[in-house]
Amino acid sequence: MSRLAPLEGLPPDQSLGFQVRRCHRAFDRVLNAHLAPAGLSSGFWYFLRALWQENGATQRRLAQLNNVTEPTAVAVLGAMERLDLIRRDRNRQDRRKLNVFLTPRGEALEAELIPTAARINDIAGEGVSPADLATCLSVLKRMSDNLTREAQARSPAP
Amino acid sequence: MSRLAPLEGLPPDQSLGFQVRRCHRAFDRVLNAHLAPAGLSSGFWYFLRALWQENGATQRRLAQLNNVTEPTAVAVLGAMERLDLIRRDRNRQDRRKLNVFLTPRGEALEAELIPTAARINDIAGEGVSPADLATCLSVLKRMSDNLTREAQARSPAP
DNA sequence: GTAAAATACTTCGTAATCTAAGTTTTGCAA
DNA sequence: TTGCAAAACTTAGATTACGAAGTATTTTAC
Repeated sequence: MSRLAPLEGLPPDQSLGFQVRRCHRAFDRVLNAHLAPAGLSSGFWYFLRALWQENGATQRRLAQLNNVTEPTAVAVLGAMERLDLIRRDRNRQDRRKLNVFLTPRGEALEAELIPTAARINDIAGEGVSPADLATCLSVLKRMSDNLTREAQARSPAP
Repeated sequence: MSRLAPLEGLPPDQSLGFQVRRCHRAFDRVLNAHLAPAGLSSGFWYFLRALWQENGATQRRLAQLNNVTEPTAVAVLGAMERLDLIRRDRNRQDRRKLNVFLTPRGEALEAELIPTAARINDIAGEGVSPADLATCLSVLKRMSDNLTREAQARSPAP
């Protein structure tokens, strides 16, 4: 009898990790391509959206909404401030905090960019039934939660 | 009558792009956490897997299997060569090409890492029915294809 | 048989991300 | 009240990714 090589049990086509990564890269490329004409990059998008929801949020809060770490938030928000999309105000009550506010320029982008994002989601979902899209969305959320729990279990808070 | 703010039509929780990105970050974090003890990082994983499938493939071929561009492949394969996981041989028939081969060290990792990757996929899929996982997988593939087609339409080959 | 085009890889500059370690400010407890 | 721990942000350095432009080699067209 033949022994199967290890990889035969995990073809990339059927690996969730592989397909999620591939899909993420595809989304990111298209998003960048749509934003580039406006002089923006995909990194800004996620923070802008968070600010359209919660203008004045702290950097830490924005990082959480965005599923990135704080150094990432510092880097991206710094670039956004230099481009006059946001400003950062030291909080009077708690001087450790920085509240982040949209500038008029940052606010104005909402009307322009939301339709772009909706369009990209539409392109992605072409030819897929609403029921299957809903299933995919809920499985993605569940997987994110499962993996986040695992990551926390491996590096427990002190 | 009240006008809805633009964002209300696109809550992050229901945005495919947002959830795919969130899930990708979660996978990547857990994969890195599992590989770090062996002195490896997630970037190596994808190229190792491609080489377990097609040892001796060219750099371009590996980039395609991996859904990354060639400069990315150059950077990661350079790091892998310095760590003695692969070697790169100039092709005799066509001297533009470099064939990439696993070293014994690179080969040996297969038996160790495939179970790790399978385990991570298992953790991700906990509590999700096989049918829903299959649906998610097929929707992800379809979305990747849709978006890739869109990206190519926007930057057509000359 | 040479000139132009295509192919395969590399270099360069930049973006977005991470971990680890550092600073400042606040809050709590002895 | 003083001192120590936690919180919020920053810095430093590495990784993974991109596009644009460069080099070497091969193929195609005339």
